[in-house]
Amino acid sequence: MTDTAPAPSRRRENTRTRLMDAAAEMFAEIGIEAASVEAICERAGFTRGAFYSNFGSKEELFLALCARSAETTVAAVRERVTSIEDRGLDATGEVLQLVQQVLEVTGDDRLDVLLGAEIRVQALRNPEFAEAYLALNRALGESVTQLVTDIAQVRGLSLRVSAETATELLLSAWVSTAETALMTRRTPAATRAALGARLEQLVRLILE
Amino acid sequence: MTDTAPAPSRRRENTRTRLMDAAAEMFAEIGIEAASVEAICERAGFTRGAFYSNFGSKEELFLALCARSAETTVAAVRERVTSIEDRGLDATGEVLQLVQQVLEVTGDDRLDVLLGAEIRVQALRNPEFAEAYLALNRALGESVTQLVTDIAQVRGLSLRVSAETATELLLSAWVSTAETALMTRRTPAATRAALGARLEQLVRLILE
DNA sequence: CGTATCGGATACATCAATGTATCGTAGTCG
DNA sequence: CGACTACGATACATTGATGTATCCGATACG
Repeated sequence: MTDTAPAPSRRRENTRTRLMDAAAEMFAEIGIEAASVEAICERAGFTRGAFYSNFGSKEELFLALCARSAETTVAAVRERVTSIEDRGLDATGEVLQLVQQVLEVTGDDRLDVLLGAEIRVQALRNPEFAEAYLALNRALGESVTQLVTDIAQVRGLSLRVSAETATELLLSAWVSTAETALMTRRTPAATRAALGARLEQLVRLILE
Repeated sequence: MTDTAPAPSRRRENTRTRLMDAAAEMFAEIGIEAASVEAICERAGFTRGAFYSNFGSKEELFLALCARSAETTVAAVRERVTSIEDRGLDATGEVLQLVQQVLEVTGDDRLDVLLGAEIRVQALRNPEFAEAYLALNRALGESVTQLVTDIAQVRGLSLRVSAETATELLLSAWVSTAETALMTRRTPAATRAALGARLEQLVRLILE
């Protein structure tokens, strides 16, 4: 009873992906409203015929994009979690090094920050989008909470707040710092430094 | 050398204000791009003739709006600061009560949160808007920092981070919590409760 | 009380975006 | 190799938003 849809078709799947990639860029750069279907298709190398053959509307594409974004983000975090656990925490020692490691994964991507901001603002207005965003964030939060818990456990650290609270504080500080860095046109390196500093401060507050 | 502009004119000033009020609502509710000039004018009770007589473009109106928003927000914070200082901090005692007091001022306004999110996302894309947003935020930050400093001083508390860092953490947590509350369709009361809880946690981390 | 001017309304021309209906072709299967 | 079909391109009709040029009425001032 799975696969009620006829057939994904390799060709079709490819154009869907290209359209979604193009849309993600445009949404990030100029916002959903300002990104015309025409412009998205042009960037993807198609015409609107392809678009309307694959998606019913821009909104539908956006939802598909949210779902995909959620998968990839969470996957990235999980991967990082396991790779860190594999190395063994006692060896690296410093929590700060951990932060740096995490930063290497997600921190410097300008388009991700922009797209995230766009998704969030849309979610604030549209209940359907809100659901998608909250699902995305829940998954991300759980991954990070898992990471925090593991670290605390392995290193024998005790937190002054719950792992969930710590996660939310960390994520909100992260987003805020990343956005400010973008607005002040910092270089990726400077952005990472700012993120590292801010997260370090928060980590110190949360620990001990 | 002030007042090079001919004359503000009472009537004119009034329609400007009404247009800006209408625009603020629409920007908050559906975003800048989606808010047509026509729709803004209709809500304000004018036609586009009035609009183009007062503003060169939607963008220009938006900048004026940012400036006004900055003034009112900062004014509100400053007012609260002095009113708190007047009461005397030792009397009220608990920092948490302070948080509650502050919440009563700014916390529950749905439109403010939406408009803030919209302004931020625009600022991420447009350098001109970024400047306006950063100015707004700088002013707000300074006010809050002042508040934090005063409180710590009067009550003889020591912070584990700088007052500036504390301010930024508090503001980012505030925004994040308020936005999440909006997405999950919390009541104003529940939103205030969530904000209070989150800020309380942060305050505890920052103090002692 | 008349007149000049400021401020907003009206009317118009233009343009960009949308969605759909139809067509042509590349891939695929017998 | 030939035919069928899925997929994307093309063409078209419609809509809505924009900016400007012009008009009209209220307000201020002599």
